[in-house]
Amino acid sequence: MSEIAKAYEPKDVEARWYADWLEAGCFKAETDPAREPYAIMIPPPNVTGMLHMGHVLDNTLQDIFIRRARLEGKAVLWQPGTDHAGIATQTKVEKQLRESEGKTKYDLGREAFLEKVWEFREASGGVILNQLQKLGASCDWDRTSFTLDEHYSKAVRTAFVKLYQRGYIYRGLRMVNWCPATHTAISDEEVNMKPQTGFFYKMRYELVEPDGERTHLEISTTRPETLMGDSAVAVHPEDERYRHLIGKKVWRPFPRAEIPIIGDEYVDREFGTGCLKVTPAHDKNDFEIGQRHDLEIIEVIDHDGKLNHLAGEDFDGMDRFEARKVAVQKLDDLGLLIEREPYENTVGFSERGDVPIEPRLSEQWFLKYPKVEEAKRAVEQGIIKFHPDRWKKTYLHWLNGIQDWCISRQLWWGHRIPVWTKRVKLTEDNWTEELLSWGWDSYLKQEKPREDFCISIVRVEDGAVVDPKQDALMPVTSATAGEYDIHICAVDEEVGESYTKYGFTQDSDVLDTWASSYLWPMANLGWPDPDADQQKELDYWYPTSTLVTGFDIIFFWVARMIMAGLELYGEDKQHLTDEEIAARIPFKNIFIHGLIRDAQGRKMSKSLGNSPDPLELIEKFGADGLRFGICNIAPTGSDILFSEERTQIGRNFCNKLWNAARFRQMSGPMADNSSLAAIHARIDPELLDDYDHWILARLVAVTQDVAKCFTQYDLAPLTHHIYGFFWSDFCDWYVEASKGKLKGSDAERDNCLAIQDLVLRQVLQLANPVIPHITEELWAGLGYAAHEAFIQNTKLAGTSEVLGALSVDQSAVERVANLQEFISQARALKAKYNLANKRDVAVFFGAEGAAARVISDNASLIRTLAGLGSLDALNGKSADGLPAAVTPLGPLYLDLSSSIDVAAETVRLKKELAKLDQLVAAGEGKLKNPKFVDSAPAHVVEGARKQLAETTDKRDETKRILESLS
RNA sequence: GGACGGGUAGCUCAGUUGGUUAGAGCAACUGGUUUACACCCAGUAGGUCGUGGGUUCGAGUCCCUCUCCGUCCA
Repeated sequence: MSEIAKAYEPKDVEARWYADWLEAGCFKAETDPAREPYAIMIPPPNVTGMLHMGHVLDNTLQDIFIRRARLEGKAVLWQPGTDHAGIATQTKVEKQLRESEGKTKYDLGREAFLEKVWEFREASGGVILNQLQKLGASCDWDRTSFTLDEHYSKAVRTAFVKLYQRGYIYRGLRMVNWCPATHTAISDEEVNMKPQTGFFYKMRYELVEPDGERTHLEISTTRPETLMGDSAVAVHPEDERYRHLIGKKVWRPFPRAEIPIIGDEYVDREFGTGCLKVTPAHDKNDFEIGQRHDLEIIEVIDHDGKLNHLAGEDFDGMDRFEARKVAVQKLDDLGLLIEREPYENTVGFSERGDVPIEPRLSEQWFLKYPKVEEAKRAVEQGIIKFHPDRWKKTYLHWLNGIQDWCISRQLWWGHRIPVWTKRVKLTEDNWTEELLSWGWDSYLKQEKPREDFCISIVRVEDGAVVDPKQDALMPVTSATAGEYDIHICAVDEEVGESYTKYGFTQDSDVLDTWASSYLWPMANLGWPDPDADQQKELDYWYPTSTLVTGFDIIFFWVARMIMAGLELYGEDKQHLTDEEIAARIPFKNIFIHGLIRDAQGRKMSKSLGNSPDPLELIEKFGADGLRFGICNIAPTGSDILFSEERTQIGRNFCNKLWNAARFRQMSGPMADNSSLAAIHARIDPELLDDYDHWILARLVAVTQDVAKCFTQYDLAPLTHHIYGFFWSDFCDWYVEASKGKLKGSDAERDNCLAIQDLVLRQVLQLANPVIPHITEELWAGLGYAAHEAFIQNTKLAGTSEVLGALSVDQSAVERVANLQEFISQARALKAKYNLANKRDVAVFFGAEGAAARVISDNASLIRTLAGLGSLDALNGKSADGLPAAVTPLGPLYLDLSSSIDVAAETVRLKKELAKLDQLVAAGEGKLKNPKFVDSAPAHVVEGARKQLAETTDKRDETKRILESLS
């Protein structure tokens, strides 16, 4: 440290070291067979996103793992990159376009619009990566990857083609979750259920043929705006009230039409009136009922949430929510509305558009999840471990109820589905022309199926796939004639494009972003077609070590990555052994952390304005301060309540560290700190006093505690251990205790400084993963960097190395505990008499024998730490009337020149005595109980005896002092 | 409705397989420039560990009941 500032100024220190690390290539990942590999793939942030507190937490934790691994001598890879974030990015650009030019994407057309998105990405992409650098993230930036990079896109297409070939991907007309705001289908996982207060409407449908007692059926619904799409009314087939009506008809009020009454067991007799209107086009369950009863599907709501002409002239073009009001009004006008009562139900909202989703029938691509059983087994068998373990339940629960994944999105920004399609009407006459022109025959004749290309033909009528072996459609007969969709599925876009001349067109949809990011671990290392170097990398780094992420994307990402790895990494195989699972999984450990909320526990959001800007926090507290702070408040639970106030601890800790180092420099000459051995060589074991032994014991303990955080993947206590040891043990006690010794002989002083250097060195290593910049600065400043320029290149000293040949005297450790109690009591006594800051107070101690020896051996230390002018043995003199305290080292008395407040002191001591009496009684009771003595383990009984003895002493002593006062 | 997590000091949280007299940080209060640090130091106060029961020599910890809060899934 060239200049010694009183307070730590992180700003230039952090910038300087980050630049040095980059320049020296500290973050470069290189395979090294001699070392154990340690790899983390960053959860790629949205390319156009901005750093928020969630990123800070997630990436700080990753950096901690990564830097610790480097210190442990592992070869380390931290892969950075960004995600193209389909809907989010496209929506942003569309909004921009609307606001700046008043245009829609359709005005521009697909190609020009995509150019705009790329421009936007160029402008804002990478910002977040720079922000991560400000945080100190030690990613190998040369490897920065983007999910729309050419190599990555190829991996995405390859995965698609392979899954398609293996029968996991299909196209079909299904009910999907439609987002009317972003005009795309979304997956089940992107729908958030929200409780809504609305109305439950009861209305009447007129029977076409009244049954005598009844002219109408009463029907309940929450969505009257869909009634124009009703194609039946359903009742439970065993419902006595209605079953005679099954097969009859009712009038749909508008557009007025006769629709059948059907019986279906789906209907809940208890719910509402027990009559259900069935709208197959706009409700998932109704759709299924419709399928069972072959009902007409009448789509009255369009892609943008507006009603169309099928709903009738009045409704054509009307928004669905407006239509609800109008429909109700109309029912009322017709005298068909019976009542409406407030009703609370849950409604699915689009995560992106934040509007109620519209169940809608549409043609989409679906993925039947592969290797679900293996994905479960991987976690059940512990081949992949969740930390904390309990998250595996969430994971397994989801896999148990898993539904096919709608992977197509009606967007332009993303990976366009690599399928070229043509619909043909095959007849006995035209099939030669239709099938041979583009080469169906030669495709069938190929000897070995190509992995990157396939063709399939699907009969439109029922979605049946033509089996090329059994039924190649050649020749087409009267039985097989009909409409067919021909899908050409190709990894290589040029190959796919070459079919356009035969009338094929590429599917206009893109893939769900998660259907690309699920390849992240493997695609970044060169899958699917690695060159020799990439193969080496894959062999070395894959499966990666740890995935660090929030619990909110266990379904979205974590589980899907696992299934993708199991299915795609390696040969096509139906079932996998445990060994094969272990080789294919993308990561071995999953570290799950909570989500950051504000101090009141609310989600951070832009609209609430409760989301602090991490860069401002870095400005204020330093990156290290923020890292330490966020790590310090991150419990293992699911929520992390963030407040700036609570983050200060990080800055304060850095400042403490800084000042301790500063004090070390001021305390005496710097000596050889170039290696652990050099420091050990400066320590003369003969000169070690009790305090030295104690701090060494604590140093070993904290080294162990910190190591345990990593082996157990429990980072919550990490900063607490470091903080407690450094601040409370080292600074508050050891350094304070050294202050006396530093004035002693040169040998004493140098020995003490060597111990301090040893402790500081170890603390810098232990804390480096959390606060890399300041530790690096001090590492250099205190002379630890003589052989290696950076901490990360030194080997972290473990519990066996940190002491070298030194051995710790455990009895000294115990003596120090007693001394500290003695000193604290002396301080407390002084404080009670408003003498806390007087340093010339006289104190007597009453102990004799061993305890007295401990006191006299450490007299100068006690005087320093308690701020005493003198500390003498009572030696039989009377201490009657003096304020006193009882300690494990006997009683101590404050020599007050002025008279004390006897009454107040008596009250205090009486209270104390009562407490001690209680404790003694409890202890005696316990030890008198033969069951306790017999069945409790020996050390517990022994401990109880010892404690009782001490408490009894203290009680007796207190009693005596109390008596002496009166 | 199901699953999971939680209820410990004013606040936010620790608390290992049950085992000495339940801890920390912040906030509060008192006093303070002592050879680093006021982003500091010394001290004080504050808890029937959500409720009720059970097991045990011994329960914050294990079992059961109830209750409240949160999250996810239906």
